[in-house]
Amino acid sequence: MKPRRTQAQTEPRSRDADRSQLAILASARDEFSQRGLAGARMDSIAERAGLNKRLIYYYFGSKDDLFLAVLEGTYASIRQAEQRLHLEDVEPVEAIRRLVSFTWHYYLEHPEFITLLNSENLHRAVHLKRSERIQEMNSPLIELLDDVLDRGRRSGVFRDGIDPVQLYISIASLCYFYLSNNDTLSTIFGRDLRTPKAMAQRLSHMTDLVLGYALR
Amino acid sequence: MKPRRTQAQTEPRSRDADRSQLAILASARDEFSQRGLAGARMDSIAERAGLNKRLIYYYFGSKDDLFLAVLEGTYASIRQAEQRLHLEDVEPVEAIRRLVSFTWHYYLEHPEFITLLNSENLHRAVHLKRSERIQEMNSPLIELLDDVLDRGRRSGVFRDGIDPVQLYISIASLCYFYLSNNDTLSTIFGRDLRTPKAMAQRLSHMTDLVLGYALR
Amino acid sequence: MKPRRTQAQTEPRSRDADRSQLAILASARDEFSQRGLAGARMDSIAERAGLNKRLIYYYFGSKDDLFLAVLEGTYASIRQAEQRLHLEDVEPVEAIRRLVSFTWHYYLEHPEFITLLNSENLHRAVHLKRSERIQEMNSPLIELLDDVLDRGRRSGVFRDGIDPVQLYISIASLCYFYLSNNDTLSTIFGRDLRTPKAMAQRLSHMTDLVLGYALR
Amino acid sequence: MKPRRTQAQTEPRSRDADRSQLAILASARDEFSQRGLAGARMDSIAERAGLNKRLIYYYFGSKDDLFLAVLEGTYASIRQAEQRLHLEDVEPVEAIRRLVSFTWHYYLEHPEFITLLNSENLHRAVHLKRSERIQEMNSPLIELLDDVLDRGRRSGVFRDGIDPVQLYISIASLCYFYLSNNDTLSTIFGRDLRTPKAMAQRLSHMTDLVLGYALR
DNA sequence: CATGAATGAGGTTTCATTCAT
DNA sequence: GATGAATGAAACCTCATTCAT
Repeated sequence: MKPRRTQAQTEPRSRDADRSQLAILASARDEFSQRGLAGARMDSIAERAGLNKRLIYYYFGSKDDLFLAVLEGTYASIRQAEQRLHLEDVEPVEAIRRLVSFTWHYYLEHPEFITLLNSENLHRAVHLKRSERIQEMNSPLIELLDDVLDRGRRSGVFRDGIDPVQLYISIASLCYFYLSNNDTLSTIFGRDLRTPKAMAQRLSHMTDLVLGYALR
Repeated sequence: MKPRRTQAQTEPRSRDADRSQLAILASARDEFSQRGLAGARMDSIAERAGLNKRLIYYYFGSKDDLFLAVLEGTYASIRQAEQRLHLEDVEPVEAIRRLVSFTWHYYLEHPEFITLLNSENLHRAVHLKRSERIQEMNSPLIELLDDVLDRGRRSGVFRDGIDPVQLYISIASLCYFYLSNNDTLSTIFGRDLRTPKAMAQRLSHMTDLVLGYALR
Repeated sequence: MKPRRTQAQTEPRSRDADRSQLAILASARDEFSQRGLAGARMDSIAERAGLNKRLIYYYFGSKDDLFLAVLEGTYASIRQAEQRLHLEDVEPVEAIRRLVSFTWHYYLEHPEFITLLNSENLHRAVHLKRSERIQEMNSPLIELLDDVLDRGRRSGVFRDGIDPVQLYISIASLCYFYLSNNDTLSTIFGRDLRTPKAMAQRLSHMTDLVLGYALR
Repeated sequence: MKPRRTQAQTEPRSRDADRSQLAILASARDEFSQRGLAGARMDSIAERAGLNKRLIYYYFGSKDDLFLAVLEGTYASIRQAEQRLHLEDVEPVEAIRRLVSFTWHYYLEHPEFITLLNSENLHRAVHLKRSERIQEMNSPLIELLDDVLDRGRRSGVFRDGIDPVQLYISIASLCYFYLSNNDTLSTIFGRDLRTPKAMAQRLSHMTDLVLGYALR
């Protein structure tokens, strides 16, 4: 009944089938991120993918299952990108600096990350909670950050007792909220927060904040 | 043509009309915040309010107009609550501490604030941009914070050149994101971020971060 | 229950009441003629009249009753205008000429006449059939035309056996259809039938047709 | 995106799709003609067609688009029937006689033609103006009539300078108005204009009128 | 692997009308 | 005489989903 298979599997499979599934996932990601879960239309997703609507059900079962598939892909992407930073090979202060900068630019270049997570949180993470892969995908990040903090503490540059989860959340907070709420903030304060200058100021401000806290 | 009137007007009006409009606004706020704009149902709003669905259109015109009315009410509430802090009468460092604490607790007690703003941002603030009252409602906050920073700088406790908008956004970021994304964060990190202990740690962490940055 | 009174009655009555009823009739005539019976909105009628919607029901009872009142007024107007032609004092050929010209210009200046009658015919004249005044309003016209034809026949200019009803219907046909169907005709033939030249040609053509038939 | 296709296309298509579209068009024609555009109900159309309401939107997009499709079909039908008269092979006077008679009987047997056009004119032909096929469907008729008038003029039976469009409109006027306004006319004149005798008189009267004008 | 046809339930909005003063 | 508040029914249209091939 469920024709969808994870990439890990190695059994032979049609090229077309692969291409169709990826096309659906890509267009679903765009549609969900632009209109939210309730606002997304299965018709639009099919049209964006250039495929028949029935095929979505064939591969993904339902709108909610498709949404979960999109979420998993989204988390996989950012965690893979973080791995590519190789923070374990970088001096601690520089590692933090890079993590802030990376997070900022990743959110900037992947606005769908923000809106998809907002949608999932509106639904109290019901989809993610059904996922079997999600925790194992995210734990390496915290281990990595813990290692950075540990190295910094031992070399005397970082203060004691920094919780890597709290710190990661704070870094994410500062980047995420500025971008996710940019439209309302710009409107209520009557000030365009998307100008190149404002954006540069923001990155500098965030780095100051985080390092001002971490450094002993 | 439009029966709805702002509260500023003083002409006599039926008490029932007032009560009906307030009941609609309250139930709309709940419905929109729990299901998002697209997911909200006009039927549910009417039912929650114990009023005829037609009356919503009589008073508010359309779903989008109603959503804007809810948003305006939401901003009015938080800004009024902030005014009641009287930060202008408090010593600068304590003022910042109170603002962080207030923001944290306000978001905690008003989860609708977060989800409503997320919905509006998903729609690129199209509703708020049509509002004529929204800027004037929010500018006093920045003026107030600017005054606090100024006093702190002159008394030598705060560093120079802190942008009140950036600082306010950072404070909001740290509180907002932790709560708005709590469900996904708890899920991906496999750690309950809603326990009393986690919550207390968070407030302390945020205060450290903000003061670590602001203090000279 | 029915506060509405015909103009024939002489009992004292409020000036405001009169004015309100006339305002409602005028705006109802406009609304019905522009949108048809089903398309007309009681709200729009009230708004056009600058009066409360409830008042329409107070004076006219229902949408259908209001529509009948509009129809009666419409017929009364054209028949009164026809009376003012005093065709009985005019030489027969000239009388026909004047009747054609009058009919043409009356329809032209009263487009609501056409659309209201179309609406009533779509409904198989159910409203008019309930009217008690409609026949007596229209019989004088036929008597008048019969007199004209009789005079013409006796003076030798008109042929024998012309039925005044048939002739009146034909005159009306030629004027009415050209104007009532002007938009579709102009569109399907790709030719603007509303230009001054086209209109003048039409009047001339119609007069030729009618006199070509009536003259012996 | 739009599943509807014109009949000209030859690609294989499900027979059911054709049958469904035709069933919808037929029931829409009936509903629109009996109740007008505003008065017609999409539910009734679906029910009359024995099909799901959603399918109407699938094939035709909206009520207005469906109305245009009905209008186009209506014009196609009458123009095709006119072609079948083969007036080009008939002697001019007889051709006019036949055209009058045909028009009269066509309107008589297709009352929907009249009410549909009335509806479209109430809406200032907004639908037809969007049609790309409507002019080319109607131009052959005028060319044909022009040919008949030309032959008659050259053989000396018809007068000079008759505009085929004016003449066609007059023929249509005489037939159309008598039938379209039959109910109100019968009511205001207190005389049943639908009796067989009245109908026969009318046809005779109209033929006299038209030939009385056209013959030199 | 892929698709056009079809649907039941439910969405926002509109409507003529009545209530209560 | 006049009106703002309120409503039940029903309008057009949309949606995720399934059927049949």
